[in-house]
Amino acid sequence: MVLLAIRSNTTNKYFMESSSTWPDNLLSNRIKAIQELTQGKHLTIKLRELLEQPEKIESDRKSVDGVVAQILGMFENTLSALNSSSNETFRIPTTVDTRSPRSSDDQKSEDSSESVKTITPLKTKRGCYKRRRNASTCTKVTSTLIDDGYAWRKYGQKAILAAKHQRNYFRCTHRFDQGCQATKQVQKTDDEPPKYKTTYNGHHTCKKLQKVPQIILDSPNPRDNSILINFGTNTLTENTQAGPCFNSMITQTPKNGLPSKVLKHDQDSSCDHYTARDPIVGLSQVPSDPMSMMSSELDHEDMMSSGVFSSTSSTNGYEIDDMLGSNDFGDFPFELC
DNA sequence: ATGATTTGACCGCC
DNA sequence: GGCGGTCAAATCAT
Repeated sequence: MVLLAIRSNTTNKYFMESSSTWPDNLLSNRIKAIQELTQGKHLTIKLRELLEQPEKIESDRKSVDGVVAQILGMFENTLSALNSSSNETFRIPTTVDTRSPRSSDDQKSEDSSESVKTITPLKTKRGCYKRRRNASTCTKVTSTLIDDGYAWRKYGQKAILAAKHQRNYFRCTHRFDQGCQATKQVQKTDDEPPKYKTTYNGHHTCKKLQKVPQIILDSPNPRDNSILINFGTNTLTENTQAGPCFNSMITQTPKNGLPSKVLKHDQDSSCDHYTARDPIVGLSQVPSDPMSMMSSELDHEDMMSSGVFSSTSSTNGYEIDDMLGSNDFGDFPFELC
């Protein structure tokens, strides 16, 4: 709690100091931050209620851990929203960024490189970025490609030394228009049969943009007993392995198939950002062979079936299996990534 | 014309 | 210095 209080004060300090001078184009992020902080307040109250019942803490440890995880997620979302400004003047340091200040050697290195290259000062230097360290990550390994419901845009592909297949890099499509900092990496493993390791970095701060993923778990006959997962509800079924990142509901389709047209969801019209070429198109657009979606070795690895999940965080780690059975957080959607 | 993908270059971290 | 993550110009697709 002390840590939470410190982090809360830190966040509010930056928030208060910055808000009075924010330009108009930051208003949406400011509102987003306020929403996150409000949710964080509610969660903190809930946590306090839990802590006031010591006997419940032990018996319902999952709930406590879950609330703590969500509170931390709120802080991260808030900081992401506040940091999403493209104007460095308003950039706010985050508590999760533990990089030490630039050393003299680093500065010298950068200066020396700039002395060689001609870089326009008004334009950010190519490749100049701050690598996010210690940000929350969530890794899952799936046997097939997945559709996680978010709009991803591929920004890189690289051969990894220890891997036979190239790693693909995706960022949220709304990185620039909404400042969503979520990224993911998809790595095809060397296993036989190959699996797909997807690592999510950061939290989505884009709101109401989740496309409702429609997932068919592997079935020998696509017309027979296809299992759909609808991420558009807050319902979790006991047997779902769909993963922690989504609010899931598994439904069995009729024997006659045609699953994607059967599903209903609460998706709003804001999902029109999905295009036919988007890596995470709805299942109805997905070829029967997921691999055929790839334009190169591994391009569109967003289909998902049952998988193994693990998550890490700079401040909190938890097991998926534990979380799946305890979705008791009131009005707040269940979310790990 | 617009937006997504590809791919070589660049930079931070170990 | 090498590896991995990101950038951004070129290219492709719609």
